[in-house]
Amino acid sequence: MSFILSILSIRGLRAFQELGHTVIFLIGDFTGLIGDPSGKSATRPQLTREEINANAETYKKQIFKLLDPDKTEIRFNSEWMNKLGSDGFIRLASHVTVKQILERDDFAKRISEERPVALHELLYPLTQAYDSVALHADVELGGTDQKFNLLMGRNLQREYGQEPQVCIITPLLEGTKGVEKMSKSLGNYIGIDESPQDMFGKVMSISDELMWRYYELLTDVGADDIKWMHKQVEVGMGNPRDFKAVLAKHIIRDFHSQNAADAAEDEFDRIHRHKEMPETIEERSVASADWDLRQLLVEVGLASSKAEARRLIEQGGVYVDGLRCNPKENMTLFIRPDKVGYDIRVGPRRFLRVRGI
RNA sequence: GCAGGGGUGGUCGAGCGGUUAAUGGCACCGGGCUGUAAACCCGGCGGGUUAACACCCUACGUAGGUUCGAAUCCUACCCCCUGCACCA
Repeated sequence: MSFILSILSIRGLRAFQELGHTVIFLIGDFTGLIGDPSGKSATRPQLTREEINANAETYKKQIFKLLDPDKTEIRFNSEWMNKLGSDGFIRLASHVTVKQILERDDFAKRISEERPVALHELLYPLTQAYDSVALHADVELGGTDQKFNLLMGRNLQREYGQEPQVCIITPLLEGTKGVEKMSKSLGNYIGIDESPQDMFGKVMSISDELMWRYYELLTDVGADDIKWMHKQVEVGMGNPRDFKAVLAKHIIRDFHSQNAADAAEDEFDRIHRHKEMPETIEERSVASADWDLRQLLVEVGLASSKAEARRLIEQGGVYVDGLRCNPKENMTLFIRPDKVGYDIRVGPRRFLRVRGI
């Protein structure tokens, strides 16, 4: 997980670190083990210890692009949840009333709509709240979708005689499509571990309107500067495209480097402004033979079936060595080991160089 | 266990004996216009054979059945949802 969605919180954590604080990055392995109740599709598979550890490694790799490892502590909530035991858990549950839990809007809503709410879903906020107790948290950061859980943490801390934590609630970042919140399952996210090229492309494809929000939430650009740029675009003095490119570079610089950001922009311009092939192109070896183009597209994974390959070609979305393939012509590519390779492009942004072996 | 409702393509959701590979929305893909924006326009969106007209398979929870013909009717089974009961 750990998509750009959570980078708002991570950026928040970083701000604390810059002020000299140590932060705890909590991995909800226990809660993950039970399965996230929201969006009740199939029951989530139970993760093994190894899988959890592997995930943790991924998390680390990602968050440390922004956070200072020396000022970060990584904890797992199974650490205290497992110790609790069922009696402890029930005792924990006694600190909260049903009414309090039903305060949560989505529960209330589902009940009033007579849709099912499983018992464990009601317990979920409780387990999360207990994390705050176990950690004696001073401050907790989370998105607005976590608001209820964060506040529950305060209640529970009070019950346990602790000073209630401060909750810093970050807005949800809209996904690249603009409407839904960003999440992997909705397929509209930008991954922290993505390549500079992909990041650049994805940022460039967000809507103009959304760009200001990204500026606000994902960069250190000041509010006044953002307002100024906004104004420029409004009065027609600036091309929104250019501001968006700057935005993309800001973001890439954070996760990669200035050089990577510049390179990503060059690459982008090459492909989309000048319609050239990318600097580096993925290669794929296939048997030397006289290939039917459709068959080849399937073979190298550019199309999932010959029928789809045929459609792509018919619609003019396939280019070989820069030339659009005409469906009426012979579709044979002569793949030979000695040739440099065919550069195949499908749609605006999928490239592949095919070589014979 | 009882009663009611339901299982259709990536998804939502029509169809309820024949012109249905299955209306429509969404998502997605390709093209056009651009700034890989928005909006808009065009096309596509199960698989295979074919240069192509065309043809052939496989699909509406599963298995059978009735029909010249079934996603549509019948039977059994499985699964999901809601309520009730049982259990505490």
